[in-house]
Amino acid sequence: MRCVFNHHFKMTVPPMSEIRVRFAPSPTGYLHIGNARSALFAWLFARANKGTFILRIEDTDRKRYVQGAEQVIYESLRWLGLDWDEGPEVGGDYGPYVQSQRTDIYRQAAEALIESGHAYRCYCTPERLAALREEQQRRKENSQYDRHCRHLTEEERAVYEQAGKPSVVRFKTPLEGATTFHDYLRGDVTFENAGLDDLVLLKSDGYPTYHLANVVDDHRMKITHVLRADEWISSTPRHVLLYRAFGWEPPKFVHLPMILSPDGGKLSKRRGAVSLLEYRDRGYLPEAVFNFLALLGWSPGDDREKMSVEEIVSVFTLDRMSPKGAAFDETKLEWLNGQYIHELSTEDLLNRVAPLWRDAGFIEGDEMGAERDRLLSILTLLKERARRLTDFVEGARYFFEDPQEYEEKGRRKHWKKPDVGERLNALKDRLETLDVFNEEHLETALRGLAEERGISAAKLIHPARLAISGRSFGPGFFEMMEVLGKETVLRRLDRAMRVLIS
RNA sequence: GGCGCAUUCGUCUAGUGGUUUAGGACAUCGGCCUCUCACGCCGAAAACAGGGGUUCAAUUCCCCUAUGCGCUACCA
Repeated sequence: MRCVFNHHFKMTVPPMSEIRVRFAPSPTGYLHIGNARSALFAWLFARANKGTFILRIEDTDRKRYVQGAEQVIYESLRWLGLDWDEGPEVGGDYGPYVQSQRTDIYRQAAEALIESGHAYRCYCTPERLAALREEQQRRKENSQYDRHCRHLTEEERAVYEQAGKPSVVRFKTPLEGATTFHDYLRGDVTFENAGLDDLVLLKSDGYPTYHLANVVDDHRMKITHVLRADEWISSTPRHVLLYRAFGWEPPKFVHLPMILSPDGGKLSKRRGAVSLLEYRDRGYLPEAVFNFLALLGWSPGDDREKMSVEEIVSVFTLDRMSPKGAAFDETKLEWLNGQYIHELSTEDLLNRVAPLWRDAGFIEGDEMGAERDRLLSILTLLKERARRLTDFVEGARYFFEDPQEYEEKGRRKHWKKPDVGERLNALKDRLETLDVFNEEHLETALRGLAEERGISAAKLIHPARLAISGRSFGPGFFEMMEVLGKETVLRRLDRAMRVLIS
């Protein structure tokens, strides 16, 4: 479609924006909520600026690689609604977009740096490095590589090479001076070069480290803005140094604040950090999660809380991002999710709840016709008190099954008076006479009965609700009975009375 | 330990050198509605980390301290 458009209006089409941003996760497991939020902001920045959003898989750590993790990443992003313009499964002009398929590129880049005198081979064994670190820590010195191999003579180097000693490629970090970079949210950040290590660029297994791969790829993929979590701030001066060594212009850096656990600490598996898809499984809607995540660190500048994706895209700017880490408060997400559920059409809601009801054994196959109408009625009754899709499972159980037990609290409160059985029986007799079993007639009948007996309607409603649903709370009593139907209501009243006697 | 980043109600945040008795939302508490539970509505309580400066004036600018977080790997 874009081609057709360009063909006919070639001269009037505004030039494509230069903005290119990427999300570059590692396939080391599920996509957790913090990464998802970084992806979301990168995506928002791209979409808000008519730029290009690129997905790149950074699978250069073979030890931590988890089989199938890429698929989980794709599924997670798609669930949240973050589509990518270039990357795995969609292609693009700067591929491949999986780093393990680009090892030649990194190797050549590392070689070039050695050639130009910006990097060197290091033959130190992991054991030597570990011992060095230990010694430095014992002496309370800063642990840093001692640059042993940086000073090797040609002869020593030749000996190692001839012996086939494994090596890594290290960057020759300048020994003096300082490196400053501009962070979009924090301004200039400066690091003393002396505090930086001679970082490893190429590992002995031939794979690049993040530092090399990320710089090389961001340059080759023409990334204009690097949006990533602020845990990368201290690595950024090294990256800037690398760009300079290559003679490349660095991109703009935007370090996004991180998500904290509710108690303020780092989000970890133990403290509420769960995968994005787990939120899906716990009954959250993608639009609610999107909205919530966007408001964690960004605000529209006014009092809006519930905002659609389109709305957010239309007003999103980096300037309104906060540099401060934010605690993930699920209570508010739950509230927001409830807002979305309440506004969903019942039809839409049914499509989302049906799979859960199928799993629970409430329904089978695709429910159509009259049965579908009944399901929609049930949802109408439950909708406004639901906050998560999963609330529709236990909350709806008694619409599909007769209650097997009666809530203890309700029994104590509504069933303890000696005349309860008699009241229920009178109600049952009255309801039996109804030809039209709808909300209006039910209410008239019950209130009429209450008046005749000189008791409040509540004296009938509460015990009967417990008898019919097994619960002391729920939707309006009369509408609930209408949806349940005469036969079911009478049967359940009977059963409850038998339980009362025993 | 070193280096770096951050710091407004419990939480997410708005805000400006004087217009602020610092605004909104969630949560909390109280009330209304009501057949219960929710929803909704009304109301309450709740914050500029501390100390120095700069200034006629600082929550807003600077410095220090404290606290939190991050990095300090042949992990990303």
